[in-house]
Amino acid sequence: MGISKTEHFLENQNEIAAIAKALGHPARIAIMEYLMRVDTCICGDIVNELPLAQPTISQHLKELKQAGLIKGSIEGNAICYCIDETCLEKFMTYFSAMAVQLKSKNCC
Amino acid sequence: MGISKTEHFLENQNEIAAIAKALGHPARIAIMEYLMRVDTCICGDIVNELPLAQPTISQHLKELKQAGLIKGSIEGNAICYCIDETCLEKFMTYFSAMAVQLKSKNCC
DNA sequence: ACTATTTATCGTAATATTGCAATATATAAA
DNA sequence: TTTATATATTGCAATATTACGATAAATAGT
Repeated sequence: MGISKTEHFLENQNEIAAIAKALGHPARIAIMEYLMRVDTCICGDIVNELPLAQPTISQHLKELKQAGLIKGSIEGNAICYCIDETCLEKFMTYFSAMAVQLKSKNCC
Repeated sequence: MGISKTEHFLENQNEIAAIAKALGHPARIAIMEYLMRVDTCICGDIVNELPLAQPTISQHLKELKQAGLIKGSIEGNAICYCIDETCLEKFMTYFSAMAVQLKSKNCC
């Protein structure tokens, strides 16, 4: 019915899925990569970097922010976005642990 | 317009996003965790584990398979699904590298 | 106060996702 | 060959996502 039955899954599963979902779009991956690349996180020129309209970028930023992957702070009349290390690390650690556990198995 | 403008992004960005997208649903995270937990990967009882109908599970498995995260082999009249290490490792490595690079930055 | 700049929000069209009942397919067992 | 079991596919309804033009809001500079 188009609704994810989130209530049937563990909180942790929902959390990881939400982060993965936020990362599940090339524009948002490109935004993350851009935020990595630039030294200062003074942004808005993301719009100039990516082939998408300003409202679309704004929407993607909103989704990344909601997932906890980035945080934004007001810097004059611009907004400074940057990656939230804690969230990224949590995400990475989850799959890193999964990959390690997988080593001790041998099937297929 | 509902279409991701994948042609405007780098191949690697599209690839990582596709894997993240496949992982962007709690049911699919739950399936991955289940495949981790069970020793043998003889599956189908995933349907018994998760609160979703058989066609729904089948669809989720299809998406994970298309993303390259799992592979299935016929085992009698059942099908044996298991995690594709290579894909998971690739995904994990991408974000691990991002997290490491992030350490050398300090903003916000 | 006025204007420019930057970012967010609203509204909307096109498309995708989620979930499942019904049904098909394919192998195993009898 | 018939029947049971396991999985996939089809079709469809409900909802979500993606993208963007138009417009709002908020701050900076004049």
